[in-house]
Amino acid sequence: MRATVPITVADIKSACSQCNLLELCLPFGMSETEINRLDELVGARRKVKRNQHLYRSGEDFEAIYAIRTGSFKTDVLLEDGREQVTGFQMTGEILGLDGISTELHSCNAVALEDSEVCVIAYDKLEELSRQIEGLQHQFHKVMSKEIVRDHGVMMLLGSMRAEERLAAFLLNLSQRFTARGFSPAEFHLRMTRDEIGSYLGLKLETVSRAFSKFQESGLIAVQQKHIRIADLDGLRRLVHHPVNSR
Amino acid sequence: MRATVPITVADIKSACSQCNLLELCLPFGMSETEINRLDELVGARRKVKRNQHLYRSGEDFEAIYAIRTGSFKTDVLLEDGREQVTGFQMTGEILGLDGISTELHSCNAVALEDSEVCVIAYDKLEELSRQIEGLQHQFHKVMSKEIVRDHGVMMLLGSMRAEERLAAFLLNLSQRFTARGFSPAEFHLRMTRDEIGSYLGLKLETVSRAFSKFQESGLIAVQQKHIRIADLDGLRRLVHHPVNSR
DNA sequence: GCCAAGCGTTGATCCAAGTCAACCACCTGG
DNA sequence: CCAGGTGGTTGACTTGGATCAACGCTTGGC
Repeated sequence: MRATVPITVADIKSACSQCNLLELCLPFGMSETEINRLDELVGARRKVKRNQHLYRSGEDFEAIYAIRTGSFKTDVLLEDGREQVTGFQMTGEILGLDGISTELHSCNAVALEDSEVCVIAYDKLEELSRQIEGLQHQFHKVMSKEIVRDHGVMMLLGSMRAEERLAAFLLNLSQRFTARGFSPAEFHLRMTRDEIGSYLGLKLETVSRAFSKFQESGLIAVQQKHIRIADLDGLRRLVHHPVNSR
Repeated sequence: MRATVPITVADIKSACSQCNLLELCLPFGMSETEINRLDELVGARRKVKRNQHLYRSGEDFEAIYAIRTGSFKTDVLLEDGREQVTGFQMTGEILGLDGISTELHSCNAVALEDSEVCVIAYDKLEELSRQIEGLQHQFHKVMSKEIVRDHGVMMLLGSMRAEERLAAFLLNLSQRFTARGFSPAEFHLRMTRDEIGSYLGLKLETVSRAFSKFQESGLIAVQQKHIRIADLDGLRRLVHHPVNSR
């Protein structure tokens, strides 16, 4: 179970203390002195080209990854080929937490565009977080946040209708782009309709139709992967007070 | 946001070292000396009656809970009243991990029968797991396992058809009962059809019909909440090689 | 021990989303 | 710069599961 494509492991020392993603990433909430000690943790960066795997289901787990640039999807495959996208990750977010439980990765992580991650050796992370209280606490928060996010996705998949799901998805993206200093209202989708559909438990045609419907009703302007949200509150209303809930 | 029903906090000291759920619970994989130190961690037990809340969404997070006897469901509510059950938990499993990220609980935990939990103060847990490597490692595994489980549920909700979902659900229960020394083939459901439906993203009528269909085809025998699995492999085939997958 | 409420089953009908199909609009690489 | 391929849109039709409805069975609270 090795990646079929050779992967560049850059030998550049990354420094959390120098990173502008600080407040989105693992070091969030830590003191300056604590963060300085983090620099010993992040070994190397690794570049992953579009459509390449960062890791695959079944591979040995050794490290978690913080996204420095670019974005990823994670997915789980069934024997018969069905794919379930379990998440889309952007800069500052952590990949690989699934691997801790069995020491094998349990999902695939694929770059949606040319990307770069910081490699955080897991044994070192455990060691250091026994020494640095702030790191321990923050790491636990990151894991817990992932659990809460997952529960939100279950809500989406289990209890919402197609248009509510897509509206919730767009609002979530908007909020995350905002946190990264980008426009809340205008962004570029990194994933295909098929991938959005898989994530939302819908077929790509249904996603496409929902986009068109939102456009007709003046909520958004879509042009391929470019999205402009014209009526944020309108989308919010769709999620919270759907026209006709199940 | 307080529980409306008074809750008994038993003053009995629990001892992990004496507990027969050891290998299913937080202490799994720890050395004897490590486990002895755990006893200082588990403060008290708490009894929760059927249909009572262990905690509610929005309440302050202070502790996680290990189930000693009984079982629970966790759920998330939407403003308009829609409920999504996010999991069913049984003995040895840990509740409350959702609260770490914001220091507020983000879901509700409700007892499905009269139950008892061990209360694990979270600040103490962090402190002790900085000292006991085995505890730290095991706690991380528990969180990671929850993330992996959640991804499995996403697969279920996003990519499987009604009967596959129910078959997967029964197999999962069977496996967990087995791990607890009960029969893999015969057990009592603690939850209603409506709760199963919510968990699986189906209506209760659909759950009921699927049960009847499984019975007709000789896979199981159902009588209300009592389930006997007659053909485990048949159920497995349903999940892995569905007659007609999406 | 009885009875009402909650839970479960089954049938008839409906509809949201899936499926199938045709076509369009971009990139992308030669 | 053009050709082929991938990704996206739209329409027609189908269908799995939801909805609505009626009824039967436990069960637990008095």
